[in-house]
Amino acid sequence: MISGKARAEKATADTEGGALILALQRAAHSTLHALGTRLAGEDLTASEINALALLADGQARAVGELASASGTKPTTLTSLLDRLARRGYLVRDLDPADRRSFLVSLTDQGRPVAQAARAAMSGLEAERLGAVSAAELAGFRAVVRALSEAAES
Amino acid sequence: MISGKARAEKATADTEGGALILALQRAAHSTLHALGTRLAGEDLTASEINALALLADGQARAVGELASASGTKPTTLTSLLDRLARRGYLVRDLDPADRRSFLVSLTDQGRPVAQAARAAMSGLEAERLGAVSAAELAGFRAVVRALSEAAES
DNA sequence: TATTGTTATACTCTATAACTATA
DNA sequence: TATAGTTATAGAGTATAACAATA
Repeated sequence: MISGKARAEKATADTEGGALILALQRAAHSTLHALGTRLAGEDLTASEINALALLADGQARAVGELASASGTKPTTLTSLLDRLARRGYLVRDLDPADRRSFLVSLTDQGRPVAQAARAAMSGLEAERLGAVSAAELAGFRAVVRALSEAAES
Repeated sequence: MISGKARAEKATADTEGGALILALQRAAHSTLHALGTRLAGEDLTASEINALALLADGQARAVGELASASGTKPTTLTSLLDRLARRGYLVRDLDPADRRSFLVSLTDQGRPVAQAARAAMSGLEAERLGAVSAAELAGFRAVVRALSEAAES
């Protein structure tokens, strides 16, 4: 015999299949928009904020690494990196270990901007997630990790 | 005295502030890409899939409702809705209750496509979240809800 | 006056295909 | 041959401002 609770959960799953992904998209849009607002003075697009925040730890990364870390393709990053390089925020150096590859790293000028981007993310998390428990955060990380599985193909 | 565990957690928080939002963006990109692959036969963009999946429940929605549900602006939806309307997937009818407003609804032709989009989301969730517990899913929902808070202005 | 949605405009994002240089 | 990244190209996403119609 199925309990009332189990039935309710099943009905929810049937009716709201796909709702998790829709909610994910909504949250992604909302956070991107809020970050743009917080960093309005820096004149950065959402993708630029994302790229800079990834580089904010000071570690140099190949274009391809940045692409997979941000969920885009190298071709997408070319013009974005051009723009940030033109503004003096980062440089591309040939990787001595593989001279087909460019290592992207922040300049002294770009470092504070990248850290501001990262700080805006931290701040937004702190502001919006104050009432969320550690267990819920752990669940979020588990789901996000599972959803980010390498695409089939 | 601070335990080793507490220190490790604090160090993680300091170093990885912003990591939740970066992970969110990565997951959003990954799921969007996977949905595009699953629906390759339908020739739909990510935003079109998102809009159709929202409409898949058969309920008509105003353009503004669709915009806020998908995290965009009405101006963004105009050309997208034009495209889907031209393909015969949806129609815009004047809202009799407020004649400034258009109600968007699926056509008989669009309904199966929208349901395919929604089914692709459900299928992707089922495939990638099989090993995730109900408690983790609940945590994910809580965090996503908190991150989607209405932007400040 | 305020609001809904479109139009006009201008950039950015995104991917595919072709190309260069290197492995 | 295969891979890293760029260039060229084309279409889609995004927002702001101006506008029409309605509230």
